[in-house]
Amino acid sequence: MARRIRRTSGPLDLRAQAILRAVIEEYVATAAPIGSQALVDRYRLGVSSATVRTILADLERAGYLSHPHTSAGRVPTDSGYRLYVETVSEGTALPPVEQLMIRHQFGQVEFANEHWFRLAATTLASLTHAAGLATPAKPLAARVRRIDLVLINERLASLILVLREGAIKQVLVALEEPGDQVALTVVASILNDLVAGRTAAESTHALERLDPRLPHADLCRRVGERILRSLREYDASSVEEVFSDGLLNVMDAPEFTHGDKLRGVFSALENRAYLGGLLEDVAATGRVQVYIGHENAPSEMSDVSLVLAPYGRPGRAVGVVGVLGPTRMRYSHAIGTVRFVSGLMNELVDHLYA
Amino acid sequence: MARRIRRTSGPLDLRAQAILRAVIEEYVATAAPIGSQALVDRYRLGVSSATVRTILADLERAGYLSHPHTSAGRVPTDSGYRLYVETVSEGTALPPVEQLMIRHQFGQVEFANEHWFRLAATTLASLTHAAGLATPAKPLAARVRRIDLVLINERLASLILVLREGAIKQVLVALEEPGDQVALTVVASILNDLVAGRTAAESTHALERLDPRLPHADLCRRVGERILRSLREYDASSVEEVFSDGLLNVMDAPEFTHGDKLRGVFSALENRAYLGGLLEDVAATGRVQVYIGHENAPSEMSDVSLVLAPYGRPGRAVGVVGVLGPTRMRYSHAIGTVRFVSGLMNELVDHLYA
DNA sequence: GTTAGCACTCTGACATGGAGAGTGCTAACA
DNA sequence: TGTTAGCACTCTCCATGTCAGAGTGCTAAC
Repeated sequence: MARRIRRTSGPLDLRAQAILRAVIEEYVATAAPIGSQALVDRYRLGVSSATVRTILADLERAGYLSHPHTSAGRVPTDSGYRLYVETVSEGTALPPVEQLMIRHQFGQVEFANEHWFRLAATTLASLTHAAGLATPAKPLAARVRRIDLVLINERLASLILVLREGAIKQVLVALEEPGDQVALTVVASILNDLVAGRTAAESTHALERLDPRLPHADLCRRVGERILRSLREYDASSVEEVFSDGLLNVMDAPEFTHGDKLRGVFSALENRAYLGGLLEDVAATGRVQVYIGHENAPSEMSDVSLVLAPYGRPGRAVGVVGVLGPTRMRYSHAIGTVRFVSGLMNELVDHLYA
Repeated sequence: MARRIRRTSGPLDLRAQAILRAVIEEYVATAAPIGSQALVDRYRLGVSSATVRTILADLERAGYLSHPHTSAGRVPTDSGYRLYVETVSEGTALPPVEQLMIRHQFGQVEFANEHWFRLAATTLASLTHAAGLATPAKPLAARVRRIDLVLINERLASLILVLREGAIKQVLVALEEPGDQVALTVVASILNDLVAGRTAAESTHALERLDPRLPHADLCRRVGERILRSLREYDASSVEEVFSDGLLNVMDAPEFTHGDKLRGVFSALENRAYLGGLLEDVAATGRVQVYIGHENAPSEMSDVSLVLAPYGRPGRAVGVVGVLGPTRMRYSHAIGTVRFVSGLMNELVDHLYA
């Protein structure tokens, strides 16, 4: 027998790895399948196209490449990208000039969380030419720093919760009898003593034992319940909000010019359940995570990849930043960029907790 | 001469109008050009296809229809839609059952403005199978109901502005020297006296004459400036935010399956300048407005139409709700739906001002 | 003013054929 | 044993041609 049966997986020799890299980098750049000839032309491989062909066949058998049809070149599979990503897990660092520019932008923007999330998404989008994503840093169990009650009209008050991290929640509270601001201020003051610095769980007991002889005791009780409910809802939601920018960048990729795939991607982005779970995973691992094509559970997302990184304070409050782009993505660049932006967000969060 | 030269515009006779309606309704339903034969088959016109053809030719000469190519059927032009819309300017009312269902949904949702805007957009999207839009009701000149200062950490405070309509703004304020909550509460109390119930213009003078012997006078001044700046920015922005939902519905229309047009639409939606101007126009007119295809200034929007209606209190605070869809849209239905939802939003605003 | 009839035009679907790209296999080579 | 040149093969892509179908505009008759 002229040829031994080849392994179908297992470690690849260096040459095979180099060729896989070459195929991926070429494909990422051109979006067109690559043939053996093109590879020897454009890369100094030191072997002939025939040899490259046998290696390509090996890589295909091992599942790293695929073949649109008999006489087309090779295209990376998700496994191929995965192998590639493992070898560049650090990503390429951003050039210092760009780092400086971005830092500058963050310094310029209005000093408020929300602007930072937006800016993070925008920055990621423009640097990677993909869609940028960012979620607020969300504490494991929200603690109230302060509550406030403001009369809007006779029958309506605005309840404002300021959380320890500076986030605010607002809900409207209907009043059963015509209210006045003085009473509301008293109620707010009583409740502040009970809930400030505490989580929902910690305040529950205190609220239950609220002295019924206090002024406006039943209003206190009602508003207190409302506070607890808000906190519990906040704690229960895995992702509060996802800021995104540059969705149009994804549309530009040639693989998405034909509407239906794009539709899938967009509807998947609205699938908060999946995204939420993913973000929790990322937050738990503490480092850049890459989810490639079919590795994403929703079938509509099998043509896109996510590069996500957590930021914040592990165990206290974490958020996620990242990019979403076609599987044919510059992973190394994306990983480096996401890593940098998450580091930047870390610094900003440190300011809040300083 | 067997045939007189026909007018190229001017009032159409009833039969021509009926045929134009038929073409439009048929085209809206099928997205395919309509021929004379199809019209006599599907509508009881009482004349032959040949007669219809001469009328179609007239309508085309008058600019209401067009002709993709020699042997295709007719397609409405923007002018055709315009004429059609004028004849159905009241729109078709929603069936009472649906009205009831929607009212019920609005009753169910969390009692807070933001949820209402979202729900309005969602409702419009699902009822019209187009994209739903909604903006918060924005006062002409914002008045502060109450401000609040909360210490986040030694060097950072959260400034919260509660506007008269219940909307809240938050900004972070860096402290020049380590702050404490007691001082902030004093400052908040002083500033509340100065700005509560006033517009930015009205508070400016009072702030300038702030007594320098007051406790924490310079912190007062700094925070005061910050308040004014926030208010002025808020007043200057024509649209604060546009909630949208159902953009995916637009993707479903066959005219947008081929990516590039869609891209245009999406990027146009991000064109806040145009959208802002439009919303101001709508708010000023006080009734449902329709912007059809090329009537929209940005060229990317020449394939979509907007049906918008204001809500709120003219002269005090107004917002806009509406839908964005392909020019091939069920205008009558869209107008009726938008009208209904804007009425509903009016009722909700009335609650706030009650 | 309306209609039937007819010639004309254009699209869209389909088949055909050749150029180009790339493969897998084999036999020869170092 | 790995590498290479050569070759037959396959498949896509593009241009071309053909044909049916749909719809028009015109004309002559009603």
